[in-house]
Amino acid sequence: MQCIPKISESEWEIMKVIWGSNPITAEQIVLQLPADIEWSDQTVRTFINRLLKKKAIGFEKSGRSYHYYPLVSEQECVRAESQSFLKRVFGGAADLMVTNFLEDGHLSDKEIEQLQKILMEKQEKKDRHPKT
Amino acid sequence: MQCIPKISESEWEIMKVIWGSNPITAEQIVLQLPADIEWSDQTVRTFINRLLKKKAIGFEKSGRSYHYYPLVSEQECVRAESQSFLKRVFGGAADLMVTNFLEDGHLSDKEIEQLQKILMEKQEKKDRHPKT
DNA sequence: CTTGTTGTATTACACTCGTAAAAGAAAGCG
DNA sequence: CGCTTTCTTTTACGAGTGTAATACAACAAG
Repeated sequence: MQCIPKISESEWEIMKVIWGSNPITAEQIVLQLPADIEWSDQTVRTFINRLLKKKAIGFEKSGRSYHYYPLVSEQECVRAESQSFLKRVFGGAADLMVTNFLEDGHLSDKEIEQLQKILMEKQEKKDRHPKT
Repeated sequence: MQCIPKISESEWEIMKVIWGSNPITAEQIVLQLPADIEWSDQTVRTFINRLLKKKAIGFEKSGRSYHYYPLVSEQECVRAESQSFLKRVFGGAADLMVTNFLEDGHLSDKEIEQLQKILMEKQEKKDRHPKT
């Protein structure tokens, strides 16, 4: 749980696959990348190596090939990225950010309902622990 | 409204100042940067030049110095960054993202109420235009 | 054991970023 | 008109990225 390494856009794609199922071989990573990504094998291996160097993933030898697994959790990384994004784009104001997403029409009606439910819960929790 | 140039972390700081008040001189930009940023003048000028090259800002000469102004709106840039972030970190699922922010405790009670209000409005709008 | 195959590791190369120093231009000071 | 100050433009340089090609190692097939 040391400090989270900075993961680049392309590296995220690799990490998502590894988080999705691990330990996993390089070959499988290549196979499981989304179809719209068209990287050569070598490119993928390069990213894997960079992730190793950054200690974002680890591996165990198993015969001729390696099995990779994450050293940082998706949670942690998502959080770190979110923080960075929030700071850069919205000066750190989470509500601004959420508002923007709501208003910018990114969300379907269903999603909105879902969110409303979550908000309700939060509100209830608050009502049960009024803090002031 | 051509395609939005990719604006780096540091460049965002500059853009935020320029969006905040423009046209503006390089000197003023330096002055108006948040206090916790400590870049040399030259560094700031470099960023300004890169933004010029990317056509993110323009300028008009005024005597000895230039007055800079944005060529892309904050709206556009925020949207582009948000899309990119969303895609990278949440695979494009906006609701996941918002949920994450809600649950990760980034928001104060007040902010939550605010959001709830916005959601209500959206809901109402939906009820008035049921689409299926 | 020589050869191919299949994995990993090393090297490459152009571009962006963070961070400036250096050089050139214009304008006021004497 | 030279010199200093103040802007802008050019150049620098190491680290990180996207995108691979190439080299090296280990094992399977003859």
